[in-house]
Amino acid sequence: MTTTPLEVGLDRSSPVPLYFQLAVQLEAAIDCGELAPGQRLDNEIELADRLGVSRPTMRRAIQELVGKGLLVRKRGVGTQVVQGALKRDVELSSLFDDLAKAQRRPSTDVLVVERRRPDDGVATALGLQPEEDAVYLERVRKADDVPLAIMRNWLPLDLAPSPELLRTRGLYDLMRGTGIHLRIASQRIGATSATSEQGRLLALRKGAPLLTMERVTYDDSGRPVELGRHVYRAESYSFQITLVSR
Amino acid sequence: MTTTPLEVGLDRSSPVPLYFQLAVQLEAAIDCGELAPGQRLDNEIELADRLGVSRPTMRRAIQELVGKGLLVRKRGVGTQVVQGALKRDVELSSLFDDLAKAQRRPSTDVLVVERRRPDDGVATALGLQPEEDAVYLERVRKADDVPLAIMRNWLPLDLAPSPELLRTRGLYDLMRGTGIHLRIASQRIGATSATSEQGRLLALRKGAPLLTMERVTYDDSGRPVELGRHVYRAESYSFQITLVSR
DNA sequence: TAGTGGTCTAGACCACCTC
DNA sequence: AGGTGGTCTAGACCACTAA
Repeated sequence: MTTTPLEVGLDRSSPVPLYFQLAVQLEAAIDCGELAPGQRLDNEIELADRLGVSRPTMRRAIQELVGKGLLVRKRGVGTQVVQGALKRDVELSSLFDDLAKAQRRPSTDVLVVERRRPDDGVATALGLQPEEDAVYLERVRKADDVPLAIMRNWLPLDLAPSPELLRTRGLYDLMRGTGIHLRIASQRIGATSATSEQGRLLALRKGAPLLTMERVTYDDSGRPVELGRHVYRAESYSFQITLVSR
Repeated sequence: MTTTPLEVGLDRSSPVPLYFQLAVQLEAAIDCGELAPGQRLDNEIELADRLGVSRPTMRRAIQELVGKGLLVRKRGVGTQVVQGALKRDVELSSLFDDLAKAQRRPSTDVLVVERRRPDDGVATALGLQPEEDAVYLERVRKADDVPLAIMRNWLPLDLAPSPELLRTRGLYDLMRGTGIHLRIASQRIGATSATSEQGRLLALRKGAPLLTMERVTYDDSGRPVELGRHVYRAESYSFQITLVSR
């Protein structure tokens, strides 16, 4: 008698790793309620055997979901589905991608694209030489024509994007298109009050609450490739995060 | 000729896993600059061999630091230390712990501790029955006697903490002390303006910017054990996050 | 005591990058 | 072509939990 029937189909000729195929299908089973909150899974040896993979591969699949906060494991006890519907998290994606995914219609007003001397903080974060210039961008991102955020970015000169493309696509999307692999982002989130200038751009009164984010993004060689200093309308945006302790 | 001398000492009789001992010492080497930003590590087979562990164990140690955003790997190329000093992240800890660690002197005004009927949103998040009561807490957290945050919490009745202890210790600390193992926290971060009541408690004018956090915490069996709705003085607090893509 | 997850090993084959 | 990390296997022993 098994506690989880759980049928999965694996394609061993696919380039997609087995552990990943397993993790995706387990996650789908949780999402659709086939694995209910609080329900216990069979032990990993049983599962590995039934699904036709080795125990380490099965463990790795389970570990993916533990890392996402969807499963919980206790030694000597077993593996359970977490109680409580989980929301999806902030990912290494741009606001543009997020809006498109949420079926909103994103657009961008490009205010500034120019070569400029960065301040010390920016130069240090991007690893530039003391006298080295960078590209400065200033944009207003709208969703369904309602202004949502003011985005100010600094990039190394060799990564300057085309102003025309910036109007219709997100910065991350453009960078990926030029062969840059974004890997790590370090973000700091805070709050502030709108200046009159910010209020004008976001159709808010001066002093309205804003959510702020400063972010440095690194590519897969660990090189800093972008610094962003953005402010968001507080009533229209928030950040979702899940923390899992080891 | 090795690119990284890297001396590490392993204790195979310790209950601390080998991969963890390795990860800690690697991280220390990065922190103290023995492994410089941008520097390439030896390949993992060489490293495993030199340090006297198997390749999977060595991989796992490296993977720990990749997950923390301290190392970056590229297939066919190698493993590098990330450029740019990384800051430490939000963890599964309370504001009280954070302040104590930062050498500030935390204290707490306990305003409310009572049994109360939660609204639907709270009841759902905590997995309570429709007519079930919960414990409601309202506190003001101060650092060096300056008010920093208003904290409102809901807990299941059986987890009610002692009002006396709340004054001198953090909620998470107290919960851990009663044998609860906090595992997962799901947080949403936003911004708002201070109401006159919030302004009074935080020594701010009405309309001042506040950082908001709503958080649900789960224990190691996946049970929701706490819901917090907190507001922070914007000028005194921010959240640090690191994202790593697979 | 029986069952669970946690760790570790030794080896294999593959995909990707650089030269 | 050679070197790198990515994946997968089959097995072993241990620590923790619950009955």
